[in-house]
Amino acid sequence: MAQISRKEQATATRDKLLETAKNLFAEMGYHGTPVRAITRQIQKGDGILYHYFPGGKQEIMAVLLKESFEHRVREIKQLTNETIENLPLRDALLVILGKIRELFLNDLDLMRILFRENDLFDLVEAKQLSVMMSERVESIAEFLRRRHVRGEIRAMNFTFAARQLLSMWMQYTYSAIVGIKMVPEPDMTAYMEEMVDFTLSLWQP
Amino acid sequence: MAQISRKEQATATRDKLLETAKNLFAEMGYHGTPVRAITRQIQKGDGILYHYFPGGKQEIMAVLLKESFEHRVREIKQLTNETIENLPLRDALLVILGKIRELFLNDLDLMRILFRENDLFDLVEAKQLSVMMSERVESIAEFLRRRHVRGEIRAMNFTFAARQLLSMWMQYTYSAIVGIKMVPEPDMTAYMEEMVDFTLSLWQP
Amino acid sequence: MAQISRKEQATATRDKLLETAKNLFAEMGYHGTPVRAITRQIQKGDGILYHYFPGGKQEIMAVLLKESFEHRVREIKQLTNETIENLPLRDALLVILGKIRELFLNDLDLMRILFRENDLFDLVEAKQLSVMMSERVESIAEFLRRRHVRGEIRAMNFTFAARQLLSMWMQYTYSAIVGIKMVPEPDMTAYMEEMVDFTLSLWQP
Amino acid sequence: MAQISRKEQATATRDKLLETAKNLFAEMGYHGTPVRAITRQIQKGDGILYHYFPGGKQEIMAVLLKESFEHRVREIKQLTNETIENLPLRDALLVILGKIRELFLNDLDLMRILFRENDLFDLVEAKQLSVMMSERVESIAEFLRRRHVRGEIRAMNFTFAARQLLSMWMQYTYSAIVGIKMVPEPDMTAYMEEMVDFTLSLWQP
DNA sequence: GATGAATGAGATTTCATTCAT
DNA sequence: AATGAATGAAATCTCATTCAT
Repeated sequence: MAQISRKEQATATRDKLLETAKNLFAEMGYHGTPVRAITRQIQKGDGILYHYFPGGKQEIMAVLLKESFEHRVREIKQLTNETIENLPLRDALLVILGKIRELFLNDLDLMRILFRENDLFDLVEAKQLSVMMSERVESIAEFLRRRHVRGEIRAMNFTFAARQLLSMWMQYTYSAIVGIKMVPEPDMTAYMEEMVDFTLSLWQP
Repeated sequence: MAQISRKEQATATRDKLLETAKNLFAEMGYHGTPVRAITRQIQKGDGILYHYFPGGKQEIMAVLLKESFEHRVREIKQLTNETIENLPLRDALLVILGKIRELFLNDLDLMRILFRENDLFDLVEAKQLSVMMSERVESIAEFLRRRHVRGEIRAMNFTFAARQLLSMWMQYTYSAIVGIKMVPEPDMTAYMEEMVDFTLSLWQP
Repeated sequence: MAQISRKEQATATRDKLLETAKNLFAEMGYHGTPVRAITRQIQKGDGILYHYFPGGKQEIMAVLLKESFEHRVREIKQLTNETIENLPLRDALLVILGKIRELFLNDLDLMRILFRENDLFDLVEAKQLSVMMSERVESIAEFLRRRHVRGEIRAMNFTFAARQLLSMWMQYTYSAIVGIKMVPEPDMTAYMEEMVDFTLSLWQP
Repeated sequence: MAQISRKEQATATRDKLLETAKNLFAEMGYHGTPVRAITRQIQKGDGILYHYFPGGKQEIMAVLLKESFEHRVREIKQLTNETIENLPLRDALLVILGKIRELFLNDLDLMRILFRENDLFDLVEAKQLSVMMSERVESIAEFLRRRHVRGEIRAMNFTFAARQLLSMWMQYTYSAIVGIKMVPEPDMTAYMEEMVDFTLSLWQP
């Protein structure tokens, strides 16, 4: 018979708390979410949250951000240093953008919380995100420079070029996070390809 | 001596309520702002908000969004049909981006509320904003097409070109609204010019 | 031109206040009626009530009870000492019950207030009403005794007989005041006649 | 020692809330009773009422009426079909009136609320009460008819006779509920007997 | 005579948190 | 490990009343 150990049971409850809190904070905001909404959704008593997170609502918010964010970053890092060097340029750009998409949209709730509650709580995660993005821009710029050396694209300000590519994509991404659609929402990958093709046409040597 | 009529005094109070509510909602979020914080800031009694907005917190939120947004739109419309046709391309683009900046950043508080509380309240204003932006993209695309006919820029997908320009700029704008800086924040106009120059260099015939 | 003097205007406003307050207190109860409900219904400003009744809500309640009650009593007294002596018994009883009905139902709002708020305010009017009713019972008892002497009805405990008659009628009256119908509500005068006939049939010598 | 389980304790608190609310609503009216008055009287915190009645004041009002009324009706139903058939007429009538008295006066607070707040809340209970009373009249009429057949009372309109008896008694009852005494209030049972004797004297064959 | 802006006490209600069981 | 009864501070809202105009 499937016996669940006490420890497993405990971890399961803790995880359900974090998951549910994340959903609700993303949907209704931190201040708009009563602790009860969380505990009721996992069918437990009022006090359970304080058992796992003695610091209460604030603590579960902090923990979920930290854990979710770390988890995201770990995922990204695994994907990150793959060999795009040897891919054809178009494919390489698609891979890069695909990873960015994953970074932002694979945990949409996390991003929503980060965006919404950032200036309320002055979240370190938001700052880390900013840093990550700047680094990414630079690394893409470097990548483009190498491709230029290979004669695949023209000479230009590669940092701006990197920003240009990312910006167009981020526009798309923001829509999903913030809920304000500023870009037509057709098939996502189709749009990505069209965008890359357009950009490459401008970068031709 | 500056005599203020009773009616003027009343309007002033109402306006102060709206203004203060906007500030606080933008800063601490709707749920994070007690009604008291508003009335105390304008040095009035607890009940005054309900005198002007019988529907309470909800109503003042709705009214301030509606009035601020309408005011924004009115301002934009006035600026809108100016003669960019006859300006040099670079200047014309700078004017266009300048207007977009005004649309989003002249009332930063309004934008913050729109972005933050959109999925909480399903705000019509957010939807209108989306529509406005899509229309703007199309009108810029048309403008670029006309410039292409004049031989000033190369042939390309003008809708994408318009999006490309706007996206880069919006990236900048988002940073200010959401508080997550994904782009270095140097002098704003300098960045705008750099960006336009970079873009134009890619659009050369 | 129909000029209304200032005094008439003032009296009119005062009367409208009293009338409206009576309606609303009867309908929604004293505590359930905001002062604003009164002033708004007569299309005047918030403060007007305090102009005519400096004691505020309490005073208008006291005044309206006093004036309405006195008015009622004055009306009743006029009707009261008519010559029922010479009427046929049946007609005399109908006249008596008719008067009682007027006493209670001609100003239904007043009665509602008296019944509803009596133990909240320990109203003197309620007590006077009790006294009036007891006196009435005795005077009817006397009347019946005289009719017995004339041989029109049998000997019996006339006080109880008077109560019996009144009770049946009051049952009817209570229904209207309290809003709990305990008696079928056909045509009122028809019911009154039926009731009298039934009673007389029991009183036959 | 008398150990009280947690559940019992909870039920006790809930019951105390209902009981106290009933007392206070009857005494000071629904609108005249602050929620605090209830919680303070049972020596509990402000929030406790909302723990048991999430709908607040309105809900506790609704629940207490429903539960009290159902309880009353259940009690009445138990008493109802006893063997009055075989009692002497006078005793039978006294039993009947005694039950009516119990119906109305055993839970005086409930009746006060029903009478006072009926038109404020359009209470179903008040309507049920009306229906119950009408049925009662008919069942007494039937009873009287059977006694007539046995030759114990004269022929007459039995429905009216039943109403007559009840009315006299209800007069008495109303006084207690509404607080306006329209009938001398001596010893209750003495009055009841006198009344029955008087009525029977008129009903003699 | 009349207004309605303003007040502030107090009413209703919510909710994070504690703790005995 | 879990519960949910209980708390009380704080939030939202109502309303009788005042008073400058």
